[in-house]
Amino acid sequence: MNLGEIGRRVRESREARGLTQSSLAALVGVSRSAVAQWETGRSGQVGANLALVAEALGVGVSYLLLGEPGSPADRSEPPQITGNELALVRLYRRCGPADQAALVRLAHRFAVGQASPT
Amino acid sequence: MNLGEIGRRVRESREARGLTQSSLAALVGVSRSAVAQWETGRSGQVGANLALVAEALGVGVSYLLLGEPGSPADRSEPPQITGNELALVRLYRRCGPADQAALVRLAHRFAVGQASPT
DNA sequence: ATATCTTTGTTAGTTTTAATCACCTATGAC
DNA sequence: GTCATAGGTGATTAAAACTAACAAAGATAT
Repeated sequence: MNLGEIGRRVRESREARGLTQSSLAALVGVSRSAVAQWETGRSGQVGANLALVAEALGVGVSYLLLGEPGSPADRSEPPQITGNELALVRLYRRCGPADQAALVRLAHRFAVGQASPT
Repeated sequence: MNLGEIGRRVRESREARGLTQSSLAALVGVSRSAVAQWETGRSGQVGANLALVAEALGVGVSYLLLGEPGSPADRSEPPQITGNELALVRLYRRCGPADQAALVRLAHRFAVGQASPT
């Protein structure tokens, strides 16, 4: 995520829309100097205005950030384990290999004993 | 792009990886308080550390920002837990509450036995 | 040719804000 | 009870992002 690239894409998108720095600044609600600094890379990042800039330019936030075209809106699967499971994994990580194996074997015995659903 | 949502996803991703605020802070190179403030929404944004946070958590920048997986490159992520740990968690999930508690207690006993007193 | 208007780049100064430090609470182990 | 770990929050500090002002290049008209 090169930050200089973001400014370049802001400029390209702005010019493709036929906007001046002033008009984009008005749409976003910042000064024209701010837009100029985004585009010339003097500001490290567009920051909190990123969403507003993307909307004003008619592009996706992902495009400005990463250069990839708009993302298909399929949901990802973020969290996998819950708090209890997290605690177990933390303990597991502190065990030696033999103890880890013993834990897995015991868990397996317990699980099998619980009449596993298919 | 609700900024409070970003903190929520940082927390979920962090816990899914089994990291504490301290360990994530160390990975990113900031103080633990900074991580706490991201997650509680006290800081409006993660800002320039966004890319580092995403990398440390093994998720995409787009996911942290938008809750969507974003570009395909974002999806080439390392697994959040290792294969052995995942297997243990799966077995754990098939155990009854008493057996789950027994597993945790045993894991703790093992972990303590392995503990390196700092 | 020069005056003027438009657009953009850049520097200096101000303000916002994110990070750090410190202290606090809650929880669990011993 | 103490001790250790994990996390939340107020106050201070340092680093930004923003604004304002000035400068330069290009076009157009007179």
